[in-house]
Amino acid sequence: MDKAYDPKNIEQPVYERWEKDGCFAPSGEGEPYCIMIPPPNVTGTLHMGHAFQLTVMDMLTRHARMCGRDTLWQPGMDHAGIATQMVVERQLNAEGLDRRDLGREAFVERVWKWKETSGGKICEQQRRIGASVDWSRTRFTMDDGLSEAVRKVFVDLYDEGLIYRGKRLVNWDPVLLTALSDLETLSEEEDGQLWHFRYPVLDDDGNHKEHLIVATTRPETMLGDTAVAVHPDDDRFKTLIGREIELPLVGRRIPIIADSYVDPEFGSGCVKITPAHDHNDYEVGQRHDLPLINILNDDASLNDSVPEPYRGLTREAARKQVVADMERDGFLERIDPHRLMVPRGDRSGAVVEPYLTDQWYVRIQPLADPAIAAVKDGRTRFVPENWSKTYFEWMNNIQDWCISRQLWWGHRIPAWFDEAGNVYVGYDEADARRRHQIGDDVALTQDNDVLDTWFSSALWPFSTLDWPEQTRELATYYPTTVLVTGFDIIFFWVARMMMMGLKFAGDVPFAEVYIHGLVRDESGQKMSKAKGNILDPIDIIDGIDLESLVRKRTASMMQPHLKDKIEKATRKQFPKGIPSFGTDAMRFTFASLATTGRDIRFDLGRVEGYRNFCNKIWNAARYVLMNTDGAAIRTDATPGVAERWIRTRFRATVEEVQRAFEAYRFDRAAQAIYEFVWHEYCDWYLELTKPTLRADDVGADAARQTLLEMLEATMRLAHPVMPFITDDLWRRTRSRLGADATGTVMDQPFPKAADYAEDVDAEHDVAWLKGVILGVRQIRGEMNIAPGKPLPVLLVNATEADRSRLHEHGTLLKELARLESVTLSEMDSAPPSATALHGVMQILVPMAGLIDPVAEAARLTKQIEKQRKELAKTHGKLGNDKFVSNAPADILAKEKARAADLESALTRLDQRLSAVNAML
RNA sequence: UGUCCGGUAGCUCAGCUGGAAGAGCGCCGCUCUCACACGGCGGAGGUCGCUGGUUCGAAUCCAGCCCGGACAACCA
Repeated sequence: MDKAYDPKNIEQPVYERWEKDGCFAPSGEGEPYCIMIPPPNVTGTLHMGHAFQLTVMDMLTRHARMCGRDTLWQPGMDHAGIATQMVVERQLNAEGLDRRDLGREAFVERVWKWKETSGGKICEQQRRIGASVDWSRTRFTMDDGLSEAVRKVFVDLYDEGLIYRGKRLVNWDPVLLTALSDLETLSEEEDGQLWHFRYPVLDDDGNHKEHLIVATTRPETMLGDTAVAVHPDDDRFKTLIGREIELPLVGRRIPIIADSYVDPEFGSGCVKITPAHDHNDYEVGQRHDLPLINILNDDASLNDSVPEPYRGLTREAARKQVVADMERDGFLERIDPHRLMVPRGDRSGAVVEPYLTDQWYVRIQPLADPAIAAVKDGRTRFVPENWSKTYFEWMNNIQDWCISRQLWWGHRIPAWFDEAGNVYVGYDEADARRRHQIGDDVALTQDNDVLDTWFSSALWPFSTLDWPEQTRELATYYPTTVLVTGFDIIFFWVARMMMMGLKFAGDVPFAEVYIHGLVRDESGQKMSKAKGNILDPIDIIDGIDLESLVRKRTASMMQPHLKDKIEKATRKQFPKGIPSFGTDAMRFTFASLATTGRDIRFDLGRVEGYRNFCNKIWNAARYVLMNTDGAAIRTDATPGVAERWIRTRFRATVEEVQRAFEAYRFDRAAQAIYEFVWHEYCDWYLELTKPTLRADDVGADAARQTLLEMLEATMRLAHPVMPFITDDLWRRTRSRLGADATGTVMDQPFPKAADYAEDVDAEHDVAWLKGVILGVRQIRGEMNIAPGKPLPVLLVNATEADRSRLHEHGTLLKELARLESVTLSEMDSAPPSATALHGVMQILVPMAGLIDPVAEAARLTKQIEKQRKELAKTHGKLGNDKFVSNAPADILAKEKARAADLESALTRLDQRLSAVNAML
């Protein structure tokens, strides 16, 4: 065995063996347990968020599997319509091509090719992270089966009237030339201006002496104004209601209307109404039956419904021109600086236009109601629970879902048009003809649009289980056990799976939803390519040199000017690159960071700490294996106090870890494992076995047996978190126990607390040992006595229990505390000494040239101070009549005992101090 | 503006069904001792955001406020 832990040597071979041996497939026995992977986009490679999420799912999956559940972790990927199309389009652009050059069919073929490479990379990454998914069931949202499910859902919803086609204002991305759903636009506050225009009011005789002031953030839209609105109760404008305005630059006559949407307090109290280019104005337009004048082309340039001089201008150019012309004609009142929310497409970053087009919609309310009810009555439970509020908040205000996208990559909408523009929906063209009795003589063309990616994602929990086919898998694993996902897609995905699952699979898609936070960098920044702070999980596992890291972070930047800054920051933060930490260390870090908070800051320092933890385990195993080499293991040897102690500690640890898993508290599970392995098994138990093994008597057999047993069980306990190192060490240990070691720890049973006896006596005995040893160490440490120097120790004022424990465990005590001798003594006969207290017993280390009395006096004084403060607090409580009369008896007794302990300790410390002082 | 989350040691975070302030990392000493220097031993470091209230007792419960964040919505 290597002296140091090196993950490179163990991780990949272990995974290959698992996969080859088919360890990831469901056992087919036991209570079903199923997790659907949130299918990653095939756009590129996995980031830290994916790695975190995969770790969480894998921990749950491995734990469930070891607990005997029939466990399926369903893998797959998402075609990610817009995102993937953009990636491939960018590749084409780099070759000087445009997707239109290729044509739809060739382009889609090219995307499929990209999907193969990208998808392959993603699977490879998932393997490196240790994901125990059932690869044989891998699905892709555009597989034949899943596409069939999509068509069936579309047709069924259409037949029920829950899908309709409508002309409405949509969020239009003028760069990608497609409609977006509300969720796909992100609004951010930006600096802009508020232009105040004078609109002339027409007299009865057609003149205009009066005018109104309207304010707008989008001057160019005035070319599409069809009214000006005021508040009905606004006395300033009451007389103007019903009169007309002559729209400058256009000459159109538009009415002044009254609508309570107008806020009289804001701006001038008059609002220009452009129903075709603003969502609020659209509503006003509907109420007042105003005409809709669309003034834009697809790419947001101005179309022919505006006066000639503006035609063909981009919206930005048109804005400048309109403002200039208004000023020229004396219609510009003033321009104020103004901060406003600007909606941008989440993929393109382009300012989104409210744009009047024909799109397909899902009527959502009838689907939302059951989905709300399911969470309300607990059929689906959010963890942490408060996320259900976020869910309700959105579901209660949900709008119809625009599902058509003007893209080439995705599920083409199963609808056909005849030449008159009538629409026919069906599974395919033949089906559409059959359903609507359309003869072959009528030409039909399929709708060019594809469906929103999230339409197919919404079916994922049952479409991957072969729905609409009623398979055994569907019956067994649906509803799934838990969904693990980020809060950022509760609306995009969770809510829609709920709606579709209830509608089509007849039940909720999952019993629980575990919502985790976002992985941020060490300073709390969101990780993004533009910020240059992304970390590739593989680089944490394998390590990466500085130059490669810089190259990786600055390659194919969308904004090249950030390159220098990113390079500098990277060189500063990782002067030596990133060392190899291994998967287990990374996973342990994720586990320990998985608290209930909203986002998690990823700190490489912690990965290093947990890599060290792996090394600790490795070396503990080395110790165990070295000491059990060739030894016959006797299972009947009588265990010593240390053996009984470590088993009872293990029992408590198993309880804690099990509880933590059940509550999705991976941080607690990780902490319990860390604490047990390092601070109990290694720090104390291993040390306690050393004298026993040296003595090589009967006790040594029990020690060897227990060392192995505990190591073996600990590997099972830690396996869900650290699958690789535990598998490797488990097999080495298992063979020592004389059992079959050809298997893997992953199909072994998870430890059960009940298998390990609770042993209060052992706990007390070892607590005594630790207490005395710690006392000696403290004197050693603070008096700067070499750790290896054997010390004589006197025990004064020992109780019966102290004496019997000394008799029983004196050898262990001497060895671990490195004592030359331990002697019971009376205070009177004790030489000048340094002192530590353990209960009422005093531990004395004679000074005799070793210890400086001045230093010891200072040390004692400090301790006395500390204890005095504590005692004052306790006396305060006990002196309070209300406390004494109201506090429960056990608390009161505890407080009294505490006061007594402190008092006696102080007395002793004072005695020692005066003894030391007498020497000065 | 609303909803939600957070404010505990230098940093990252546990603890929050109320009864003596915790971990990891970092820091300061000592130490390469026969599993491990990716180690061992010892130590320093906190008016638990602020103000009130409930209580014998509050980091923990309640109210208000301040600060930070996320998400919704929005006034042209």
